[in-house]
Amino acid sequence: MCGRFVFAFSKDELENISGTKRWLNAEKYHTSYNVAPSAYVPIVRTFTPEQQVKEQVEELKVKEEPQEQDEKVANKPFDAKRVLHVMKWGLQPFWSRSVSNTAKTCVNARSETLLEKNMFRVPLKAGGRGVLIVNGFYEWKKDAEEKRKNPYFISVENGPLYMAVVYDLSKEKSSKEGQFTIITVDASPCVAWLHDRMPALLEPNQLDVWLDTKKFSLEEALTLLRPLEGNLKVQQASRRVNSVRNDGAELISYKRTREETDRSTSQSSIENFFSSSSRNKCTKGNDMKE
DNA sequence: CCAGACGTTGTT
DNA sequence: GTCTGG
DNA sequence: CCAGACGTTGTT
DNA sequence: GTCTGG
Repeated sequence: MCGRFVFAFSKDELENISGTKRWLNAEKYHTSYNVAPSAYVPIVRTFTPEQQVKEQVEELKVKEEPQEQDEKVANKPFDAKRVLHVMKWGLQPFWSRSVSNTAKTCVNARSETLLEKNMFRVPLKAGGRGVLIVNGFYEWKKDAEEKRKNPYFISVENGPLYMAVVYDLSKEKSSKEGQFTIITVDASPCVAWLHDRMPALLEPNQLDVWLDTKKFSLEEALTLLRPLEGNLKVQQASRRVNSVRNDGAELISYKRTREETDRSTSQSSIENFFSSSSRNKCTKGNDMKE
């Protein structure tokens, strides 16, 4: 599953990765090494013609920017119709806006049931396919005594992770705020020992199919939602991640205590697991010492 | 027809 | 809004 | 996802 | 136990 992640890209970095310099709701942009549900983060999405009408005011703002933008965007593999739209993590049912909420907001959506569930199918049919670009995400596993929840940070060695999301703008009407939920799939072998589910991660060359809702059908796009086949790096993270009040780059790495460092001459059960079952497919993060 | 639910995760 | 159950 | 709160009355 | 807030 995915209930916490790291988003630490500067606006420049994100613009380079996503291939657009167009923003919506940019004033809510912020970075965090401990992003929790209900936080605002940028989602890459495509303008649909209807949305363009709605968002004309924003369009004008964009055009005031230097022209070199158009040139740069044109050089990217994808078109200039993308936008970095800062939205709230957590999808409220589109039918109950400020009514007595029986249905709760959802931070995850199972890929297998996207079409069965109204809550996700309706926004998807409206073209609500987006991508969340992150540095990595966290998963928790209870320790042997089932007492503590230990966090792990999952990432790839070079480059960001691209999570497939469903977004919904129906609540916003004239406003520019949206909401999104992260799609989940079965866990890749690399992380299956941690959790049975994880976010649906896209390869860079799949982004265009997922994002271009005009060119590529929903049916076609859904075939992309499979466990990632590439290498994922898993490293133990600081338990300070558990509290959403904590933030900082140091959260993604675990610092051993002196006793643990001394004891580490004998392999831990996790290291045993890595050396036996998942061997060459996974990357083990180096634990940092004090 | 109307009434009522509508989600995922993890844990038991 | 839309589907399910009765 | 985890952490932390979880209530009403009456008084200031 | 369950809901809310972050």
